[in-house]
Amino acid sequence: MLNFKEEIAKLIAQQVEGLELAEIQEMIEIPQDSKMGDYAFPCFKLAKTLRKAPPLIAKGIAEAIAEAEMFEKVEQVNAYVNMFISKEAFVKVTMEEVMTKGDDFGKTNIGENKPVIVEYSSPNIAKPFHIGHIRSTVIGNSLYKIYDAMGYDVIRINHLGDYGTQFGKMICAYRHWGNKEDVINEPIKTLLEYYTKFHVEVEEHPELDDEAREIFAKLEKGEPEEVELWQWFRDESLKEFSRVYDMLGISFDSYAGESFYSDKMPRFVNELKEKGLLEESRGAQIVDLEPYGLGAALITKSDGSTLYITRDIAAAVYRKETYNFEKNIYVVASQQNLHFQQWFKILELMGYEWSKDCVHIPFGLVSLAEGTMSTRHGRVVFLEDVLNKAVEKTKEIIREKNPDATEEYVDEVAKTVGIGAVIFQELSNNRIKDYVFNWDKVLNFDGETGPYVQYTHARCASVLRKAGDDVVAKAKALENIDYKHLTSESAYDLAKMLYKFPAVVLDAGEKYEPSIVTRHIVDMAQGFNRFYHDEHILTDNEDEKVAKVALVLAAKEAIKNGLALLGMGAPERM
RNA sequence: GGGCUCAUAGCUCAGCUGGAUAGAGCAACGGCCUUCUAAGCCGUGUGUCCGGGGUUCGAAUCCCUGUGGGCUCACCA
Repeated sequence: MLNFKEEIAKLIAQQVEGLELAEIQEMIEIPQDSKMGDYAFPCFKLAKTLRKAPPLIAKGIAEAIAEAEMFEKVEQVNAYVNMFISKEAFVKVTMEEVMTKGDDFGKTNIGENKPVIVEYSSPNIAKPFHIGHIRSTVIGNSLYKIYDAMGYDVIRINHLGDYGTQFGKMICAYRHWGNKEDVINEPIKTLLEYYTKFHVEVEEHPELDDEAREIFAKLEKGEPEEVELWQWFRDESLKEFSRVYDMLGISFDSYAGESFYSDKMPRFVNELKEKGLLEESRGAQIVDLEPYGLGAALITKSDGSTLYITRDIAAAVYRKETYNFEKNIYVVASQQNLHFQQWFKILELMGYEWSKDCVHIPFGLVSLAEGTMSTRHGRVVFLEDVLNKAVEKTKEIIREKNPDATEEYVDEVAKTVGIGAVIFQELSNNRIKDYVFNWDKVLNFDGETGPYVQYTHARCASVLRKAGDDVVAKAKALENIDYKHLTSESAYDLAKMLYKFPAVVLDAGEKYEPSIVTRHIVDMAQGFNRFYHDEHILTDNEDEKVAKVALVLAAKEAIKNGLALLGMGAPERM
């Protein structure tokens, strides 16, 4: 696609001495108010080197480039050169790009199929999947889609929390008070009950702790009975998680969690020792990171067992050796900032130069109005409940608006829209922000929401159905389109937003920030709705109709592709 | 106490690699469905961009400092 900014930079470069093309391109900006042009070039900085007043410089540049074909108008306002692109040319470039790329509009190939790992979701087995888990799950999934769209070969890893002393406790509890049927019927709930019961009972019977430790030791040694139980708990939990993942439309390439690395750690404990990084402190083995202001990192406990940083080191090396990643991305809460800093620092000290390719993508905390979420205190909102309620509410709305709809239709659309609403909400703010979960807010479908955007998409689809196959086919082929029909303010504004979409995707990828895409989809939807409202699309004038339908097609495509990057569907009707 | 992080309209937030009058949505009020889906569109109002310094032609944006909230700082993950 023709890069207007670059073209403008080339023109200006001919007028200004001593500035690199890239520098000029950096300086070119898009005015907040489109009345001041599509692009603007501020000349303040040139005053020093050219020893001329900025407005004079701007005037000189404006006059020199005004005749270029791409411009409709170039004017100097104070120290700015304000440039108005020829609308027809701009719309043409944009439309051709969208139509030829189709579903690939927004994609690039800067990744050149290089492998990138995204680790996300990573829930603890046998614990409920609550609203707090949605963040890593949905942000990670979107980053996967975005990196995929950038041409990387993405490997999705769900690093399950499926190991540790907690499983000794779980097996212990099951043996004392467990019931097989209950576990099969409601695995998470039941296992959680065992787990909490264990903690209550251990107050009275401290010997349970020893028993649990012993069981975990057996599990580590691979005793068949313990391994079998652990495997069973893991399988049942995973089945339940899968239900939520299916609802969200999320899948993974690997579920290699903590247990997967349980036998891979001695190598690294030895390696740390050999490299002289390990020292003893208070009976434990640590890496002293005080010189880097990172405190002490505990590698093994005083009883000799390992901790999660050790497993994480093993996992990182394993991934490098297995996938030879270009980038290794961890979507994990900001609470673990220190842990990641320590861990990456240790990798660096071990001499792994690729430690710089490991990135922690933190996100803020979700809490409830009553306080921080706490499973033990019953302060918890289950993700599945949120998704189900959103779907239910959507069904009500659909039935109300569309009384004749079949149940099958209502179910299908409600799923796409209801779950989409939750995902969209989650991805609309900067991921670093903390937030308080609020039912009214997740279930609000007005304004900057998922349903609003999906509704806009359905609206596009509706116009296209009414337009008829003939007109749509012509529009799609861009046959003899007269772009002058797309130069009105609302049409042009919409085209500008579509043009920007691919750059937005790259920006979101570079910043690991899906909300950048979310925001832009809202902009595109608003742009379309204004256009839809301001202009009659299906007019009697055939040429005008085809041109406008082409713009509708393009908007629909861009919105659909954008939603896909968030992991959302785009319904044809709603 | 140290480290990290956040602070912008009544509320939720964009904008933050410095640029021209600081923007959306929600809530409130008013308008628009015999023309393509009103989950929509249009209009009305609000700002000590947390305070104080500094750098700069220019600061919500960069630097320093203070205040307030969140997270975190050795045997959980």
